[in-house]
Amino acid sequence: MLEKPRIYQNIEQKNLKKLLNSLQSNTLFYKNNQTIAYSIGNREIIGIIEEGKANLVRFDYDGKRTILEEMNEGDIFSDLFISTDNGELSVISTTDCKVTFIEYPELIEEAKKSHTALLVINNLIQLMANKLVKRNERIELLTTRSIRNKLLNYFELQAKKNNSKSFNLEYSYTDLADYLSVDRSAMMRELKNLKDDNLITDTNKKITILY
Amino acid sequence: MLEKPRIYQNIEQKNLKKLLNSLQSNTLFYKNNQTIAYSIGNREIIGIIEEGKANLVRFDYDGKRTILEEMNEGDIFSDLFISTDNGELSVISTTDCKVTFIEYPELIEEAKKSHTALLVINNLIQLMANKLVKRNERIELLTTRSIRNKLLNYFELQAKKNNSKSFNLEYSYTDLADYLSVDRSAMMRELKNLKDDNLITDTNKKITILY
DNA sequence: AAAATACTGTTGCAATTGCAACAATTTTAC
DNA sequence: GTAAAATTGTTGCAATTGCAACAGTATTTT
Repeated sequence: MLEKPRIYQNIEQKNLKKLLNSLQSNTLFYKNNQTIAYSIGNREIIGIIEEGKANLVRFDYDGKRTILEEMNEGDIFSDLFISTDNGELSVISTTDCKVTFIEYPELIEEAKKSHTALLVINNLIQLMANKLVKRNERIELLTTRSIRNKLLNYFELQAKKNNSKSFNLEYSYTDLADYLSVDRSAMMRELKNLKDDNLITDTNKKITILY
Repeated sequence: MLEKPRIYQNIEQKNLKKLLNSLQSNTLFYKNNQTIAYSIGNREIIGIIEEGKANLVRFDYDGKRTILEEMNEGDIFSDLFISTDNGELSVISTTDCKVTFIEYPELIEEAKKSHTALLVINNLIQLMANKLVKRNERIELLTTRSIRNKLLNYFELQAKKNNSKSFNLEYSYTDLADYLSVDRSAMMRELKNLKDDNLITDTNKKITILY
């Protein structure tokens, strides 16, 4: 399916360096499991994950944690496109990380004269489009009624992405329950039902759809 | 709160005309309640709502309808940022509509020489950021457990947007149930409970939070 | 202004779900 | 390599939710 677009895709290293210099970019290093702070004043800052992985996480008022997004190398995050209306959002590293911060208005300004900046902007749009698709998928899952159907939908989606009736679960069951926003034990029960009804098999994290 | 950015924001009419000419844009008219077709081959086409309103709607396999997004004048839609993995997505006009289609790769190409195109791209990014925020809000609502909490969260969010404990519901209750993805009658029951518990009042579609 | 359509408000009942609690296993950390 | 932490798997039970089926109001349509 869709190849994941990266913010520096199709850009030559030497042009990129020049661009990052003229943007006064700022690179910081984080250890695993640290909060990546990036919201300074109300400047429109974009964080770029150069190396490592991080999650976009919400903590709601009763302390419940929800992973809103998993991010890898070449991915971006920004206050520009997350709201903080309902609980607290943070970006938390899940490995050691190298993160570069740039200011979006500077990038746009730069694009007036720099071809490279325009390429980055194009990649930025692709990344945002990608995020929109993912959030759409999540919404589609969350709006299906019943745990049973959520599981079936999720499995079908993964199968389609893998071009096969079999695929390896990339989440733990605990995280999957979180992703589908259902009680874990209730989900396990439905999973068992699906197996009993011969709709799927599940040999340690490898799911196969039988229909 | 956030003023909704429009795709033609901050662009002079005469520059815009020139741009749309050089992009070979295509303008079509639709009556109310028509499907707006725009996915032609796999070209990266962006639809721009010049006049009127439309909804992004999903029909799942059991025929259930879900409104994924409501769009107004100056808003955009594109295969670029919706997936069609799970059921069928369509854009359906909810008033008479005037829609212009442009091809995204042409827009990027044009930005190499045209300042106006770059402004449009900037607006495009703002719009996408806005959509990301909205889908985020929706996800946050959908991941809250229990109808009661969904309602309270939704009301609090609306109150915050209005800077007031009172606000007018912009949805019908039928649509709100759809948006929160819960059974309408169960939602009405919880709404009644909230009123009985003196947490809110509801005088024909004007909600007031009492705490 | 009548008819048709859509929305609101309500209820009993059955099905689904969440919660709590636990043992067993696996993974991570020191 | 052992202790600690996290994940898996299971169950009874209570609470929440969805469904079906109404009647009553609004709102469109012609």
